[in-house]
Amino acid sequence: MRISSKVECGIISLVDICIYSNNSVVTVINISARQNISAKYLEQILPQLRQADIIRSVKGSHGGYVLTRPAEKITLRDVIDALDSTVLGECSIREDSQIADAISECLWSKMTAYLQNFTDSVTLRDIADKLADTAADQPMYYI
Amino acid sequence: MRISSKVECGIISLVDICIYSNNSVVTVINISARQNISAKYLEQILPQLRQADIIRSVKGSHGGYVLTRPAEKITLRDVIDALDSTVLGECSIREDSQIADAISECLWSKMTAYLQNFTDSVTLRDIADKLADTAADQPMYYI
DNA sequence: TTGAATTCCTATTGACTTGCTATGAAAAGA
DNA sequence: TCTTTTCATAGCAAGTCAATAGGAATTCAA
Repeated sequence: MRISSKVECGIISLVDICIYSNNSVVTVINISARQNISAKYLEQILPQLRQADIIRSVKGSHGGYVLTRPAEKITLRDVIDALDSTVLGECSIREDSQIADAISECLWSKMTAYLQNFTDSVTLRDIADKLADTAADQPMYYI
Repeated sequence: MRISSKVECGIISLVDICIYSNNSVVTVINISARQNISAKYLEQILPQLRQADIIRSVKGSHGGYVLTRPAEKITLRDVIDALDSTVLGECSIREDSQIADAISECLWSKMTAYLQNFTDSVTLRDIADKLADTAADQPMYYI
């Protein structure tokens, strides 16, 4: 039970775009170089974030990506929903006993709601701000 | 991001043992028949629960399993820890950028703690009680 | 109009995980 | 000694995941 690397790379990319887009777009190649993530892998992740309307793309030369809205309006849940098809809670393949049913109803559904409450509350802004704090000791980040 | 079927089968088995052990042990074969889970699969899960000191086994003829302690002292987290090696939070394979580090510190660790708070709070008793409620309409469960 | 830079799309691969089965040993009561 | 049970380990087929590959489409610029 863990967060996929796809989701993690997605969040890293979004934070990177958030930090480095100064009135312009950010390219896959730049994200790749800064974050040590394969460009080809990013080329698979970023279009999904675009389809979920989290980022907007500009094609062609001098193209790239920008956020579609302020970072405080992008939640962790938005990213997980965009990149991870397997939702927690829809785990009950096993519908063949009373106990399984009861567990599915009273446990997994509650756990899902509980987790979503968390992922709804965390925004990209929170993560970027936290990063700015920790980067205080390790300078030259915002340059 | 989902609960594994192994964990789900583990919980089902524990609830089954909780309900059907009347001063005696419950066998794999009985659980298998009642819950529609392959006996061989259970033979893989139950020993793990025993190693985690959640159940106690009696070998040989007339053997089987019983809980080691009252159901209200067995938590969902106990079961997950016993059966699922991949803990949420230790997802950050990607330790090669400042952003990844920051996310690992401020996000996944917090999410793990948040989830553990939930899994610590749910006991086997809660699940069994809930089951008794829903079984009120569908009688003959405790017979 | 050509070329370079970039996103976009679809397939594919290799490794790992998962869910489950198989085989047989060990233990213990009858 | 025989039956019933747990215990241990190995194996396997299918699926998932992380990542790669190749090329098409789009846009800007010279």
